[in-house]
Amino acid sequence: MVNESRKEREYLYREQRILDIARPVIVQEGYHALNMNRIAEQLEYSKGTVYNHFPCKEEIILALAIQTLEQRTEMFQRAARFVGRSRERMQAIGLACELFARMFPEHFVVEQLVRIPSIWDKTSATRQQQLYRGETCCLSLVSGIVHQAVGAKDISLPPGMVPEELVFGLWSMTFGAYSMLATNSNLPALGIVNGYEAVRSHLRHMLDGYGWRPLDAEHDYDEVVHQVMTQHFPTEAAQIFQNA
Amino acid sequence: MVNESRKEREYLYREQRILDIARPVIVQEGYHALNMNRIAEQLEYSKGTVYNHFPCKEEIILALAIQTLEQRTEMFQRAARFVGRSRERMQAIGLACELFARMFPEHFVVEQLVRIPSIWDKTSATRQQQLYRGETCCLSLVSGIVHQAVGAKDISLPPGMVPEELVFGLWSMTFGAYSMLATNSNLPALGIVNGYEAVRSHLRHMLDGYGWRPLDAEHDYDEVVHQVMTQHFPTEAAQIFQNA
Amino acid sequence: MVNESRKEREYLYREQRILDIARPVIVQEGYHALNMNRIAEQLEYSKGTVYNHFPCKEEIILALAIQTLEQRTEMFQRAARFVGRSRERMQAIGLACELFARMFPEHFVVEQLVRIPSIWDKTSATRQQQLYRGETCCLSLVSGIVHQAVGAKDISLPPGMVPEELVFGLWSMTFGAYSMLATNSNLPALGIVNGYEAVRSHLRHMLDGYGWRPLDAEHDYDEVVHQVMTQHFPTEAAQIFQNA
Amino acid sequence: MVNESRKEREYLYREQRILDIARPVIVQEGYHALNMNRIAEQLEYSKGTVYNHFPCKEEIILALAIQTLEQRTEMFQRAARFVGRSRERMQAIGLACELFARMFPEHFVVEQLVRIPSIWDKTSATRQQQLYRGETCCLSLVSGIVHQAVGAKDISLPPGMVPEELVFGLWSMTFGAYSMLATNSNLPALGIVNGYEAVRSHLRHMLDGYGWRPLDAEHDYDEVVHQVMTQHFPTEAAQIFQNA
DNA sequence: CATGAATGAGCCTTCATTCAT
DNA sequence: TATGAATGAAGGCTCATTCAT
Repeated sequence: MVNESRKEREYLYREQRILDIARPVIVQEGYHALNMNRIAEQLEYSKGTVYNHFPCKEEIILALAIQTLEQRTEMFQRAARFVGRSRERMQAIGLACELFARMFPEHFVVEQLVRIPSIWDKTSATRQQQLYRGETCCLSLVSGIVHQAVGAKDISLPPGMVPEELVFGLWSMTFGAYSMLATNSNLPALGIVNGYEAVRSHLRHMLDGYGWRPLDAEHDYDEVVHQVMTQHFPTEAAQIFQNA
Repeated sequence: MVNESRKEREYLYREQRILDIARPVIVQEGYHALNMNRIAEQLEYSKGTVYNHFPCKEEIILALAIQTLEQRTEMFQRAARFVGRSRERMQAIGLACELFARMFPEHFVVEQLVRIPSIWDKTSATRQQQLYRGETCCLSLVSGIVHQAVGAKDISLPPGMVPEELVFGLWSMTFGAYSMLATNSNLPALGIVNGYEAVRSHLRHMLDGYGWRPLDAEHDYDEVVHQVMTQHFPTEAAQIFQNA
Repeated sequence: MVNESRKEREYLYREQRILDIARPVIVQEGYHALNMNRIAEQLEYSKGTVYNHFPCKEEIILALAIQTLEQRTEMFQRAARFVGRSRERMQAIGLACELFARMFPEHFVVEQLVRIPSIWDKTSATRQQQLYRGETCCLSLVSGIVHQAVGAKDISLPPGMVPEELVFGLWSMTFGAYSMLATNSNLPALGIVNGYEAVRSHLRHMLDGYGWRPLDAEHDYDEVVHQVMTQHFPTEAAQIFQNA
Repeated sequence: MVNESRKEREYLYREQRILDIARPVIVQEGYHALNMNRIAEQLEYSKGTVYNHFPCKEEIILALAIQTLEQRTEMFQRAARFVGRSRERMQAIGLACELFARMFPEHFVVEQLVRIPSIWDKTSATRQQQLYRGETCCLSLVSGIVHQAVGAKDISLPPGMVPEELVFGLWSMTFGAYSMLATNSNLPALGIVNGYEAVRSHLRHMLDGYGWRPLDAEHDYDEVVHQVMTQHFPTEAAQIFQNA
């Protein structure tokens, strides 16, 4: 019995390791540099063993997407527990998002890969649904805060815009910025020296632009950051900012 | 002599066609669905002929990136010729950007591909520099408007932020949004029904958030749109909105 | 002791089931669709257990061949017990052969597989001899009836032909016909609608051609069929012709 | 132009060689001993070149089946040109069939392989139809002679039997016998020393059994054999019986 | 005995690139 | 310059067999 569970633990651990091996390859060298041989070698197991975990290469990609999405959702959930006004809770989400992007920079590449029909079509329906559920869940979490803000009259959306579309804006900004920060090594040369800080500023001003109360100037932004960091993401913050 | 130039024209035309063939494959089926055989077949020339134009597959990718970047720059230049206040000129750029994204949705995928070391390293220094120049040029064009705005006191950037970082924000938003709109077919299911309109709104509110004068409410936004569309991008607008 | 024998019974039963699982796969999907994993899964035991029964995949094939051959021999023996003239006893064998072919259509494919050197060479000498013995036994049984017929002057073989060669003729006809009936789905389209009946007719006319007394017209063929069916193969006949 | 045709000739010659390489492997070592690596090696060309001729392994099998079927049809056509009574013409077909079986012993194995769904399903519709056409053509040729015989009152088929079913009988006998003669090395040990002669005898007696005029005893069988051999199949007969 | 994870040789197939014509 | 057959490295995947538990 004990052995059973040990084996199972080892199995899950190895599954995790496969994903951890795939991750950096994808960000740094691209999808087509990822191959089963290489994974097996780095895993120090045979190819057959890798195939015992994932029936094909594409499932690894999808598993990666699901895993980071779940991680993201979990971090968003933690952030959403911040007690405060809607704008402050959204700010907490933004921080969670930045932490997430720094921890899983490959997520943005993987998210696009997974949409490619030739990849998507080879994956199992089970995992596909897991991804869809994750996406819906993550989006709902954030749009829920917008709904709350609208309900509390903290914000009034422009006519014709639904909360999901506001979330789409935040998502686009972070997706675009963090994608580029993860893959475009030319940014500093172009004058973008502090990308992450810039994103934070852009998000704040964008929400200000929408008149989301309390405006940036109306509350203690730094205090919220500090609270979220220390109370909701102590380990993550330590991990990311250890050198800063 | 006449034949010479006819041949040259044909040569350039064929080069263009190679890129036009590669384009949709990359957006719709991904990089690894793009192969020389397929290009040659669609081109109705032999593989050898394709190799006379591009020494390797990677150069095609880079050429694609350069070409769309140049197209983008050209469109931005045209937009920048809009006579008006800094905010209005920026608005013109935003419109140019949307038109560009609708015309070349693959650009955002190609931009990421080109950064992958295994691809980048196989390309020629000449073309690499062409890309860098293009990027710098395009960015300068946009940041130039921000500089103008700062000079004209239409905007005052937050302390520590350089104009390039503001541009980075606009770029991130559009890059992220248009990437997703081009590849993520699940967006409507998530409630994002009018992505392009949402992006326009987000950009306006973000600039409002930064206090860029004249604010959205202080000038006739629609009038600017109309002028830019009809005077600077008549053919593009017609092409894109023919069905709307 | 009781447990011992129960275990042994279970063991033999499982061995039987392995063969029963392999059978339809080979006829319907071919040898290379048969793999140990699949067998183990359908058996609902582990691969290791299958290997406890058969040391390699090839032995399963050989065991299948032996088993159906033994079944065939047993059915031929039963048919040979028919009391009557030599021609009638041969007719009984023919019926047994048809029943056998309908019950074990895979036999004809397996018989060919087993001859393939790369398969044959991996099997044990013990089982190889079992097959040889079975073949000899089965053939002797049939050629014995020919010998009887020759002795009783019911038939006189053409000069130079030995009884075994006459049997070879019957065997070829049935092997060829039943092989095709089992695997060639195109026969109806070619106009062969009642293959089994045709085979019966061909065999009768062939024996008539050899002048085997009593000729088809000289005895009550249908009566012999009826007797053999009801007295020697009641269960088999019921099983095969249940729907007819 | 001359070069073109030389290339083309070489190409066709190589295609032929691929089939000639595959042939003996399949009879002697079975389908699963046939692999693209091996073919390429024996061909002394690269694997890629083999794939330029056949898009997959299965197409090689089907091409083999088609080729031998066409060869068979061609030989049957030649035999059918024999001028004489229906029975004599059928006898000519029988001889053609024996010559064919001796020249292409693998045909009978390939014919069965091709029916396996996992193989059939991977082949192109074009080649599939070629096979069907070949089959129909070959069968029609033979059943045509039966029709002629019926028309000329040389034979009267048993009630309920169509000419195609009589052909099925001849086909079964030859298919079964020649399959076994090609693959079963144990036949001599079982007393079958002259298989081919036995088949000839069986066919003659079977047709006699059906009362096909002129009966075996009513005409000079050997004379017909001699004529067909020397006039219709001089090279084939020489090739096959060179050692006899 | 039963298990089933692990192995790894081996197979089919793809495709960027070369080069003789 | 255009061609496209030829190449062969590389990659995805299968599966018979082993063996520690």
